[in-house]
Amino acid sequence: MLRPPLPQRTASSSSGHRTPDGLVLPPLLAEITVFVVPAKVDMAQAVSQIEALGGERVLRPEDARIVVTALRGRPRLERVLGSAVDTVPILRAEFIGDSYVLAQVAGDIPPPLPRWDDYRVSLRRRTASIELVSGPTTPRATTPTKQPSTPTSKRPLSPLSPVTPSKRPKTTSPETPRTDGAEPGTDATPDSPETKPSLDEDVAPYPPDIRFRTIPRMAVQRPSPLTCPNQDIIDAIKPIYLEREYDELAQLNTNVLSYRRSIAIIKSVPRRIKSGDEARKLVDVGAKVANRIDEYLHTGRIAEAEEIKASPRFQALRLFSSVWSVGHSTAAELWRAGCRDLEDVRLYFSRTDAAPPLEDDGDGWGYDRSAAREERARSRRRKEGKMTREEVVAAWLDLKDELDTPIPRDEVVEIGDIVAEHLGALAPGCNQAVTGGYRRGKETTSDVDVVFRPQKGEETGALLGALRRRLTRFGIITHVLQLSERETGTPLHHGGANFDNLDKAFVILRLPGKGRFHRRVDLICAPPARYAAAVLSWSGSMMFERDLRRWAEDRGYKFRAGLIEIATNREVNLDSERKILRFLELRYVPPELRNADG
DNA sequence: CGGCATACG
DNA sequence: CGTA
DNA sequence: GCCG
Repeated sequence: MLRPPLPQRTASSSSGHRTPDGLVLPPLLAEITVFVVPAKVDMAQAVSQIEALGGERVLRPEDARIVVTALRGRPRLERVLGSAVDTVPILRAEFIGDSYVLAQVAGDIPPPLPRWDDYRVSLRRRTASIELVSGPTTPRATTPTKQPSTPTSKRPLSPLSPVTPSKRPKTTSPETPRTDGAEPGTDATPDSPETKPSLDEDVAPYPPDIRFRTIPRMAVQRPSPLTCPNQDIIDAIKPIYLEREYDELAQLNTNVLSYRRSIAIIKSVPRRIKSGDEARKLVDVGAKVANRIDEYLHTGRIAEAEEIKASPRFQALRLFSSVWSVGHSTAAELWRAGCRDLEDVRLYFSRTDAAPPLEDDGDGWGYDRSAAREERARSRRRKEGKMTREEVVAAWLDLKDELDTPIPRDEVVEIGDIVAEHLGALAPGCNQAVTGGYRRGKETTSDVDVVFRPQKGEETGALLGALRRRLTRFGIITHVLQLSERETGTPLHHGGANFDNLDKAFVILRLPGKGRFHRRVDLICAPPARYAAAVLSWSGSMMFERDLRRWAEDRGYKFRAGLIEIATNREVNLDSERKILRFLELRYVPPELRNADG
């Protein structure tokens, strides 16, 4: 690229651009490449406003996200734009002026960019009317009108067809009553394998008298509600395997997995478990776990677990591994190295993991500027997902109180909305879904997962990159912890071996305005054809995902970012979760019933 | 006694 | 080994 | 640790 990054006038903040009047404007056009059609009418003002709003002018229309023009009429525009006339949105020049006015009155919170659709130059032929973003178009306008957050109780959390909201999932004909396979063993249905319910019925919570032996092995086959009647038992057992994860042999000691599976199936049990013996009827609950359950039911506690919880080592390990980039192994090593609190940990990494040397930029004799250069390099790493572990740990510890504060659902929605807003500013017509624990119905979460897709034609890596840089320019993204953006220029979905994965950015962000906390957010950009699979992948829970993959494997498919038939190495792309599950001969499991983790 | 999800930085 |  |  010839063009250097936009000048940073302000030393402290990267957001905002100072005008001659001394105003600091929000970069409403950040990451929006604009081709300005030359015209007799002077476009100088638009050009300077684009600059002032952080936009970037490009010289070729096909490199632009938008074209702005004073011209009208297809023939003239076609002469200037060539084939881009049909591929790049063409907006009246007022779009720039109005954006500029909007930016002037900006207060604490930057206003959303005006909608492209209000400025389209009509070309008579096939005015490419582009669909709306799935999120609200004017997010913070007033009260959210009818957001996915509102508990409409029917299908509150389904993000997959935002453009056609009322896509009836054809309720099976009324004469098919609800035989969920959850029917208790009336004599007509002895628990033979033939109790298989119709694939047309969604998975629903079990009736309280379900027989334990009939609860199926895989989490994808059964309901796992958020809360269950045996949560106290689960919590009592948990420390046992949590501690074992720090064992050096944890990789081999897959008994941790075994505990997790036991607990996962207990999550499906709709009534109080009465004894270890009873629990043993559940597949994946064996003698050991049954003993633990008995101990708990008889004494109200599990002695070994209580010891673990009381142990300083366990507490420290948990604390250490709550820091991003510190896992079980590292936590154990930190303990061995003598660390006992987080200050020790910070110091440990500042000794161990020094920042990389600055590459010489040829500026030679700038010895007195080395501190400033180092700071710039540090800032660049923070924006580009190249932070050293020392930096990650230090940043995390600085923000730990905020990052540890649970995120309520309303705020998750606000974060989803701001992503939608900026995605809408870059590429109206994208689909987006907030997945993760939020989608499974949790009241609070520890992070926010947002999955989105470009419209056909745009590279996922390019879109994610633009979104990430835009949110950074607005000062919303403060840290990029890790990044995987696909190279631009690789053709979409080249089947089989070249099964490229999703583009992801793991970031820390803070919403604009006062009193906001830093939050962990995962941004995931999926190729259009694999959007549904990506939503499925990113909705969890962990055990649900693992069992989905086991189940698929049993049927000759790999489930990665999409489905691949093992025999032929062919990709199977389906456009909804429902279809994917159906294709795998599974009933649809509503997200709120995928909470299979303890 | 082998297998336990999978991919990427 | 870390992240999801 | 538990299943097949």
